[in-house]
Amino acid sequence: MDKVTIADVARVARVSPSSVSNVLNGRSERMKPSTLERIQQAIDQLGYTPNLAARQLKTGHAPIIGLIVPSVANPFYGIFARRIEEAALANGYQVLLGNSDRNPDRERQYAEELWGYGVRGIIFGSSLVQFTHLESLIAKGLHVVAFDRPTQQGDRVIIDSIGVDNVQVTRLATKHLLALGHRRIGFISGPIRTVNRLDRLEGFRAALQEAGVEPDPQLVWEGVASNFGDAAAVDLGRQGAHDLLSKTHPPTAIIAINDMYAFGVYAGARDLGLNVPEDVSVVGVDDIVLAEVVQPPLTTVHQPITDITRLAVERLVGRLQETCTEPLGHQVLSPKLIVRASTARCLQN
Amino acid sequence: MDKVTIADVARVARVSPSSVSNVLNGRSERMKPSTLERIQQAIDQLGYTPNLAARQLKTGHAPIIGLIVPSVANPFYGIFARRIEEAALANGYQVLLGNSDRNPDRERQYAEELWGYGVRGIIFGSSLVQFTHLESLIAKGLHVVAFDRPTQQGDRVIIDSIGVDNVQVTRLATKHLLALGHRRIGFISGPIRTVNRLDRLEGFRAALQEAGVEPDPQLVWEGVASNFGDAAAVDLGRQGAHDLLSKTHPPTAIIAINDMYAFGVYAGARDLGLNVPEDVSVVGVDDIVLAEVVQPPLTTVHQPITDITRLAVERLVGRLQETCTEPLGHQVLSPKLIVRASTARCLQN
DNA sequence: CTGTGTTAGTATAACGTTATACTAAATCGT
DNA sequence: ACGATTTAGTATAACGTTATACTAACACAG
Repeated sequence: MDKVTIADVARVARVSPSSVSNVLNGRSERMKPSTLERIQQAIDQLGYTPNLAARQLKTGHAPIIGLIVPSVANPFYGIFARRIEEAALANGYQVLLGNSDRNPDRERQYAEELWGYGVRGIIFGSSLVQFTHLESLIAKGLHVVAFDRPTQQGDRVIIDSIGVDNVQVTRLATKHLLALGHRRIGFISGPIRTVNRLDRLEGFRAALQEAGVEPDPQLVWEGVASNFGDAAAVDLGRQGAHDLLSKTHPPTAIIAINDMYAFGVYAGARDLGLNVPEDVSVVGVDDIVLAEVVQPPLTTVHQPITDITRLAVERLVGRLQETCTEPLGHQVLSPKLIVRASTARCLQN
Repeated sequence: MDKVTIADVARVARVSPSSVSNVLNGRSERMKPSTLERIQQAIDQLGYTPNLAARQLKTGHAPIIGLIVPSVANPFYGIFARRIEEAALANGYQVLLGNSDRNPDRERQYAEELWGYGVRGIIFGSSLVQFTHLESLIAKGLHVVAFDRPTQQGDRVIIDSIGVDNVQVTRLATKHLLALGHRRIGFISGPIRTVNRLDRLEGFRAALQEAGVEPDPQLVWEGVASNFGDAAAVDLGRQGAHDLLSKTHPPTAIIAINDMYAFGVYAGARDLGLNVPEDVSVVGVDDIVLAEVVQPPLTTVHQPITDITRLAVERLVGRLQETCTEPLGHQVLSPKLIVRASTARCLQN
């Protein structure tokens, strides 16, 4: 009742294991239809499923893409993972998922584990500034596609990457707020250790300076979290809002590093008896499904997640099958500001 | 630059592959410390990582737990998956995740694929009423732990299961609304094809009848979805709210099958110019992180997700390692009503 | 100096699959 | 009727690991 092997199938179908293997791998053109049918029947009758470990050992690779995200408990990465899986399936690959909490050690550990399973391609859902922890694996032949990680100064290895222009993301958000008359704008984020967060902070500052507003370092709030990407996002946003909005000169608008933080800012403002957007405008980033549903509907910067995930998988599969000849590098997409009801004209001047 | 095998390590350390294997598997008691050290050094020097496929082929099993959920894009399953992974890691297992959209064919397909990888235990995050599609795999020796699936009438196979008492879940919600004076209570759900949804509907009806209120079938709204568990949840909740609340005799309160649906109900009510809870009370199920953060904070029935996932993994690991001697069956936990601000006394009598 | 025991390993045979190179039988052109 | 070609498969040797059973070398008691 335990394991049915290719040899069992061969015996029942009265052929050699080779023939069964040929059928399994679609090399059945030069085979009598009757034989093919016998083999098919034997497979069904015995309920045979190939041992993938053996197959993989023999062929040297697994039709699996690794996916490492900070935490699938964050709805953004939930939908991200879902779309990656869809695209992978469409290309004949399965997805093996790991949560890293943005911890380089866990990333490396996972990557090595995946490598051991014959996985030769990994997609990273969040990209630390440093990736020296992956260099040795890349040198061995691991293919990597990162989300949001254009080449950085000092990189010794170049990798494929896809994402929106994150400087542009916050530039859009900031300009929108400036146009509404806001001058004191807060910026709330978790630990700024990833390239996209760095870029978003930069875009925020750049847009202010271009408008002749000197950025106030007091208004940039960087949370410290032990467990990133999780429920923590909402809590951090809330905490940041408490801190920023109870200052003597509080900001009149807040840009949150992503929508979950923005929801936290909503809660934090409410805790202080402030209304969004009358007392404080809020902008998020990502445009997750709930952004449109919360009250007030959230003004946010949309990421074309379906395009990003599709391109990421296609690029990775192209590398794995050596059909992609593009040089390694970053593909950039455009973010889009979605104005809803969480931002309003600044009244307190 | 490609593959380093155990033989390479053995050569460098001037021992046999067997000895290296012994070290890898912790059987190094009877080995000279100097030899052990040589082997360790060779491993580090060559950057050797064992080929898990080969190991698995040899040992016959993989230290992997399969996890099949409807869709990790649903925040509830996101956090569910995260907690399962944590518990699995603590027990020395990795998690391989698949999204099934509650489609039996995809469930079976995934389960077979996992079986092929040597996975001998799978956790199901959602449990269809029928599970004949898994019987043959269970007969082969697959261990299954289901979330929310006590044995049903007509089951030919008994499986392990863990979850809250779902009849109780909606009973709590309904009693709460009845106590607030509501008599016309709506029930909004997606396709009722899982045991927990069936149970929740039953609890709802039972509580009404116990209170002497005849359930009105018109107030039970069952959505049809092509892509479950996804963004669809919010949309369905919204659509259900539109339908129910624009009736000539609309309900004064609505129970949503889960929190995402409840958020959709918020949006649907707002679309019609109605306020929660003044015009309509709303209760959800799950108590996801956002339930506390949305406006108004959602009254919902809490599921002890961390306990559930921990118990599920422990039970599965117990089966896999044959250390668990409990008979197969259902472990039941208690749901808890969390009253927040989305429910209020019924004014329209 | 024999026999027993211990130490520190090693040889061997799988695990289930697949790609390559082979072959036996049938068909075909002339 | 003969060699050449095609058809329909098959034998074989890995892939990298591990568990079992083995052994060589040495120590030591009597």
